[in-house]
Amino acid sequence: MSRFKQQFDRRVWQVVAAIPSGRVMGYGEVARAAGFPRYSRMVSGALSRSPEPLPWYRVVRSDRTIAFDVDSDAYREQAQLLKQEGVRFDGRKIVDADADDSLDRLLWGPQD
DNA sequence: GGGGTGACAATTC
DNA sequence: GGAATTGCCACCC
Repeated sequence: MSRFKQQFDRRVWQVVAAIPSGRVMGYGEVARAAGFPRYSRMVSGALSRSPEPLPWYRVVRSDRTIAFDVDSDAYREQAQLLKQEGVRFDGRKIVDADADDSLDRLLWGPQD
């Protein structure tokens, strides 16, 4: 295992483990918070390699959608875990806890 | 070393 | 909002 991966993984796990319940972070945000800007694409690998359970499902795309195919089991699993924590969805898009979504709902309408 | 591959991101149209 | 494009960088043939 390369030294880089060891250090990178540890920092990423640390960041992801610190995401509070009911909140989400983007892959890029996690990478930045871990001290590795521009390593968004490496984050998924770090999550997969975690030796113990992490709230991996609290990591989503920068556009606040789930990274898996909408038809996949993984997608449904992640969505369910998030809803379980009180995360609200506007269609496939996650509504941030502190965000005011009234405008979007007026413009696009409920997507459920 | 070369080329393809991502649980991505930012920009553009 | 969506689709296409480009940048990104460790990893694995």
